[in-house]
Amino acid sequence: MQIPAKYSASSVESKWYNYWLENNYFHSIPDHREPYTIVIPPPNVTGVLHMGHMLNNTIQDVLIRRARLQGKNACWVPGTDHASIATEAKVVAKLKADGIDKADLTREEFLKHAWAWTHDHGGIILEQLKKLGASCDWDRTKFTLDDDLSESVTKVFIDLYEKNLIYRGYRMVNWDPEAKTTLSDEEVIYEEIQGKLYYIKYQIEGTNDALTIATTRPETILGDTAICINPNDERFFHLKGKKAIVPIAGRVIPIIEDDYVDVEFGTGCLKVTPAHDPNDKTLGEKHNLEIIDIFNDNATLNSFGLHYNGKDRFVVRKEIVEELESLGHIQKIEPYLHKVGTSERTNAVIEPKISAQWFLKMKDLAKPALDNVMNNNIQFHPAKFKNSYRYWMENVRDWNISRQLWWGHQIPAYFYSEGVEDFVVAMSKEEALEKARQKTKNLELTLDDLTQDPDALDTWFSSWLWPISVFNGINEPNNNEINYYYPTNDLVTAPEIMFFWVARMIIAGYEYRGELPFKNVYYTGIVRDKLGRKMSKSLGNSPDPIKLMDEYGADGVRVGMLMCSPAGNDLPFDESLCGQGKAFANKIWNAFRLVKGWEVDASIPQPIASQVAIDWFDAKFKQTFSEIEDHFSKYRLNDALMAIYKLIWDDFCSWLLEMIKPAYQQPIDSKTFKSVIELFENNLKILHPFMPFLTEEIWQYIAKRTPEEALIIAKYPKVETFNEKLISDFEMVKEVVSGIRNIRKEKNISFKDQIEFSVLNNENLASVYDSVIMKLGNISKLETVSDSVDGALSFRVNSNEYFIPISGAIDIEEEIKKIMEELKYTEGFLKSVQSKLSNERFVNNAPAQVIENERNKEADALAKIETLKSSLASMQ
RNA sequence: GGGAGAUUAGCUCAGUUGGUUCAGAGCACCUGCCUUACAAGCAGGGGGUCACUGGUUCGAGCCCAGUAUUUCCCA
Repeated sequence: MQIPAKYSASSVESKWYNYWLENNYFHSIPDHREPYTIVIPPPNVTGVLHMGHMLNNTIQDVLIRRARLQGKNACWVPGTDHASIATEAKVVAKLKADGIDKADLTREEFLKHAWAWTHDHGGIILEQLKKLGASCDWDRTKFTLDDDLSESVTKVFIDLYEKNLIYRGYRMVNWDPEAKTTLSDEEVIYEEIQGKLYYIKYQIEGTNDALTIATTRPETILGDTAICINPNDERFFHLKGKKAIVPIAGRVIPIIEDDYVDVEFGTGCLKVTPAHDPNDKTLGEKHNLEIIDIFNDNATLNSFGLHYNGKDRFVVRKEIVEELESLGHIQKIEPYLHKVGTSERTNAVIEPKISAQWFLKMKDLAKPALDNVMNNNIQFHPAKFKNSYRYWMENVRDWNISRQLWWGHQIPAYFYSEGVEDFVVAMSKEEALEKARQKTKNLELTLDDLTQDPDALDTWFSSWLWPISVFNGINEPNNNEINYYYPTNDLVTAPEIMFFWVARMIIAGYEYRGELPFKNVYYTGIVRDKLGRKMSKSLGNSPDPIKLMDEYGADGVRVGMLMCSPAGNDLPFDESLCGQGKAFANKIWNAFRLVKGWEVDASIPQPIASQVAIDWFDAKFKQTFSEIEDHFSKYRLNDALMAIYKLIWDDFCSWLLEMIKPAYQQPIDSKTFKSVIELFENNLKILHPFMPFLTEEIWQYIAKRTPEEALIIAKYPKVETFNEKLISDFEMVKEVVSGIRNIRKEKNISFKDQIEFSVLNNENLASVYDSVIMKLGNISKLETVSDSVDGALSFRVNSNEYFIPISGAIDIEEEIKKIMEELKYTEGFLKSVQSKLSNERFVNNAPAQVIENERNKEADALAKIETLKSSLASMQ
């Protein structure tokens, strides 16, 4: 078999992905094995892959591939989300570009366009994930608007309504006047804006006096229904029980008292506009104030705006100030820095608006979700996120689940009349008619009398069911799949959506399964550019993931992303990281070419050096593997990867292969060859989750494999005990070899020239290592001596001393200086150890193990000093 | 304004209940090598007052208090 000299990721990757698909390795069906389940955080159906997805899905793929290798029944459910606001906004924009106004379309016509858009752009992102190597069970791909998932959403809505947990309420909502929809608090971004504080005088009824209020929004005075003062504010005792006149409108409004008013702020008099400010609304409810809504849905003023009717709020702000000024109502205007809420989607300034909305009562639902995170039944990685989770859950507010949108699940509430409560909630219009007839006792009602609420549900109201609904666990709560796969194991997502999604999935899990939805939540970091900015399409600072994979290979990009991505920490992305991944792939490829190129000769015996090397690497592998498993248990994927990286690059390539490498064009013995292949295969197994393509490629090159023998379903190693003495001895061997290399370098002795070597073996290092030292040091003769060798260069490892005789003069002064330095350092070290040991309080207080260690250090230092002193003596 | 983090080498980060030679890793950098698997490489090397100030302790990168800088979340 010919092995290409260069590793070509692109052809290899598509080849093996297809092979895996053909052999159905990703597909899971319930069986006797332990399940291991991940549901994908569903990306926006019309979205395209960005770096955040790359990171997130690489992590999920690592976890699922490892579970598969461990022999678990691994199931990774993929799918997409309809993303109601984002998708509807895109469709509206597209229609606009085509000269169509959404307002001119019926709901049905609009939805036709939306579905067309979805079919054109939908699922691209899932295809892109395949390039990354994502081993999802594609047969299970779900979409939040699929029939069964939609049915689940409706059922849950009805169920919660019947449990009295969903109610219709009036609430101050964040109104986006551009998108003409409500936004959740989380979708509002507060920006600091340089505004103005207007001081406006209101005449006090029946007097010639005036009071002054301060406001940032003078246009809203037309909606004022009270003035509020602090009852303890002596300045305004004279206002108690009086009334004020709203400028321009001329309406008479009460002056109320409430200690909510901050005496320090503004003038101490507060204008109250219950329809347009959340705090004012609370005051209004408390004091039973009238509510005057002065705005239309697009934030122009309505008839309550009098002669400003039809004008935009910002235009009115300017004009009304002029009018007030001309009427002498303006006392002063000051610059004022304050925060203004803007829409995450449209950037429009949010207008607080009283609006009829659907709400879900959260307080009781949240309880088990809070408790089971705090007690670690559900583990957060990293755990620091528990703090903000707790804060949010303890102060949870009712969830506004309606959106003034068409794209999504239409609210299954049917109105039979105009009244606020004149509705029923049902699975279908027919069922609604039944219920409406029962409720109204009016048998004359017909389907035509029913109107379904036009609003759609918040997208999160479907995705909060995701871990259940993908297994049809709402519609058929006892089906085999939900019983087998649920609870899922790990959820990998961004901390940004901890409240939007994670918390709500946990709530739904306990409400509908009586159980947690997943056992672990791994919070990834945010992928940022070199300047620390979040990567985003609008900034254009994100590399194209597909191009990255073309350039570095999917394996290279996966490694690049994971190398420096500890859980919960942001990832300052740098393309060079992918280069490191690609270099690693090439390194392994070349190691394989070396091994595969050896000619095997069954007749030659195994050299001692090879046997020692194999035994050592075997121990080293087991040691590293147990460290890797520990990293995995803590979800420290970057540490696990780094451990594998060093194991393969340093231990396997730089040490093991150099030790067993036969002389040029010489064959290798069969025993060593067989062992090194086995060790190579073990490396591939533990690397496979990180670099699936390269490892499968080499695995299949090593031997002809049947589909049952593919690496993707190979048997993962198990943690075993290992020979620690062998590893620690070998550390000394490495130091000896390094010592030889150093002397060669210092003295310009070419590696090609063989040298002689002597050792004063105070440490009694076993002689089996001699052959290794001889091979790696290119030593012609290794001699054990009982005294220092004269006329030789020397170096020390622990209390052993090594000598290299060289022709020509040795600079004795130089050698003495070197030894003196080592002696000085070691004596200083000894002194610090001894001062600890002579400190009674240390000896009395420190644990036995620590004292034992200090005594060992003392003994080692004393032995080394002994060696150094005798060397000095022999030189002088 | 409230809350939670973070601050260790040029960069990105480890550093486990305070105790080994604990001040580390990878990358970057410097030096020497085109050694027949790999220059995407090999061998070697330099580099940090652990943000600052105090405290607790036999012992502090780690614990406590304050200060500075900074990130995120919430209002």
